[in-house]
Amino acid sequence: MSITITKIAELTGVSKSTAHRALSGASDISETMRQKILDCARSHNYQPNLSARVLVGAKTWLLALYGLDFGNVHFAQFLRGASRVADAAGYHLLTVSSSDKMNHLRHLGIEGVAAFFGSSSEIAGLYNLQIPMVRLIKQNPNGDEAAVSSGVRYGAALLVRYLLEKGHRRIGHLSVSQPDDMNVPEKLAGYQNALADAGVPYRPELVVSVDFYTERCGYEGARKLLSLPEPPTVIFAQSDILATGAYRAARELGLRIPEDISIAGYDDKEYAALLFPALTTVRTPYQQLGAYTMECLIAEIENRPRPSGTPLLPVLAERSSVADINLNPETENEKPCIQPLVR
Amino acid sequence: MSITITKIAELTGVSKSTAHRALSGASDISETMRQKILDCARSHNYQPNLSARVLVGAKTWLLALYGLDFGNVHFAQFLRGASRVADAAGYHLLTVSSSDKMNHLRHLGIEGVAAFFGSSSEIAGLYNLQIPMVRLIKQNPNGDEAAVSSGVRYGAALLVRYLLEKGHRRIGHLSVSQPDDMNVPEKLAGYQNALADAGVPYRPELVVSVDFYTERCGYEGARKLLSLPEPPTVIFAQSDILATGAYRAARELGLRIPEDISIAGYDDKEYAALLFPALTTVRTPYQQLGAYTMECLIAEIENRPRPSGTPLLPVLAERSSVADINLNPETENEKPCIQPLVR
DNA sequence: TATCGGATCGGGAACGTTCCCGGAAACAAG
DNA sequence: CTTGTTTCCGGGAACGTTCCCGATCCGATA
Repeated sequence: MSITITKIAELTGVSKSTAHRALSGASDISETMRQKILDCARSHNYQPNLSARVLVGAKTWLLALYGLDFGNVHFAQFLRGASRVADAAGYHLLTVSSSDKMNHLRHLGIEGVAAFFGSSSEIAGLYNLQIPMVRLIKQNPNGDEAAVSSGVRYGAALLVRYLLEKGHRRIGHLSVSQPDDMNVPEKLAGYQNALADAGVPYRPELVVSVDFYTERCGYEGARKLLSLPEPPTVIFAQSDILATGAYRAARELGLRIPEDISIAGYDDKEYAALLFPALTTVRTPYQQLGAYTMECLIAEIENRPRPSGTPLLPVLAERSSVADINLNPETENEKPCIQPLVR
Repeated sequence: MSITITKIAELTGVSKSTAHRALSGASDISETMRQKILDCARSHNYQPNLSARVLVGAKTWLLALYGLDFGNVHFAQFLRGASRVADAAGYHLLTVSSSDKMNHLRHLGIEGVAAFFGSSSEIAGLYNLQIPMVRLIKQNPNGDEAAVSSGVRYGAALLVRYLLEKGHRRIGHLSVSQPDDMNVPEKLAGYQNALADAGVPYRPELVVSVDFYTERCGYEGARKLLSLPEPPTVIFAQSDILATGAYRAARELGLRIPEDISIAGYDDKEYAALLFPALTTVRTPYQQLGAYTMECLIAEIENRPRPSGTPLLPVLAERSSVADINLNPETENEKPCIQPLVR
């Protein structure tokens, strides 16, 4: 089938040991011989058999990225950044989508695994592989040195600080009751921290928790918030898809966005800028996070210390779905009118 | 490190040949011996080393899905369907994102490759691997038995037929000038075929070609179409993202959707139902296509004929962005009013 | 001239698996 | 008792690579 080192040795009239010396860049070989073997290997497009190298425990330069939700744009960005770093360091990155598959693949010589958003049980399965692993999201709050944080708490606080600067004081929060997802309490914590820092009291009735990340749930949650005796002036949804539901709820109640009710999301999905009005949200630099995660993984494999410095933090994607109610006298006047509108 | 068949043989006091007979389900072994070896293997969680199996040319049950645009929802759906079939047939499916990576990985014992939307040069690289391959999209019009069609021509014709049924006769088409993308001429062909079947003459001025699949290009193309002396009553965009640009163009011109101008897309992206009004578009059953593609690939690997029957065809996602101008007298009356509105 | 050290190369084992072939029983038929 | 057949199991090679050890040659030194 394919050309082997034995074939190269035969063609050049040497032993496979010598051929291996030439191809591996060893020093104990004459320069003329090395050139002859290298030329022969190049002309036959020789590539060492990876499986044979795995068998003798040689370096395979194989890494795996584990993540289940392909189709997620964030995953794709993460992959792009990780792939770039892996390529630059000479590694090959393959992506696998289930942990039992990883289990069957551990004999293929994969040197390390990067995980993107795995649930705790799957992460445990990966740990059993006894392979270096770095994963993105902080799963358990108690210290996990193998994790790289995506900074959701910071991102949520960033957005809420922005809302406070825009004059909002009654900030509704659309949360999700997914026990597995560590992002939920992290975002809530960011929300609470930002309020506390500004001296704004936390009101539990302004936090509504829905079941799923769907447009419908966002709609229902927003209806609840808007029917409060004292409705919020802005709704901060934990994800853009929830925010789209809030858009529909506002439209149904005859509320203009952002004049009557401001809405903000999280994720900066591709459709966030397409909505009308364009949604203000938070973008996580997943590509840079992927690059950083891969740098950590490769450093661990090669027994080097982790790169210094922290990965990039989320940034605000400021658009037109949040109103400034600070120095706008007419909005100030309209504010009491919101209540009767919502009933 | 891991448990090997030699260890199992030592533990049960037999040779590795006998152990292999028990584990491979051979017939020339006593039942008591087989049970003893099987129990030992199970208790030690034995799994044969894949690399060693590759080396001796044994079956690896390894398949690869090649596709570059992760993050594409359609790719994820395709993967889901393919993965399900592969699992059911006992295969392991890994996904790789570049053809030179595949080149390095060919020694890992991958038995077949399924390709999703590769460009022609990359597909050629995969062909050089001399591995069974089935790919989704029809790249070159002249027969390609290794391809499974995604039915874009049928899907486009389906949508245009629907528009004709709704009474539309001046159907604008928003195309894209991407020479690599075979979808573009296929959709145009579907558009033209449907017109011809209905006896509606094809008017080149109603087909506008833009440069990229972006909202901005969709906007610009729609502006061109709407500023024609005789503007279309409906715009069929080659993708949903172009349709969102058409939405903006219509809004800017003060045209109501669908009362003044109907708009339809292609792809049924996640945001299609979130737009206002919800976008009528065409959904391709990528999950079923992935399953069918994988069935073809496995059949080819196992030297069986391809599964009979054709894969599922695209379906219409009927929403509210297309008006019925047939039996609506007031719309009939309004029809001449469109022209002065657009100027 | 005998010895030594460095440079250069070949031989062979090892990794874990599969496969082929031969051997040793056990048993039936002549 | 011999011969042939079946059942069951072990020995050893092969896959392609890497690594260790030893062999050869050559020039230099004592």
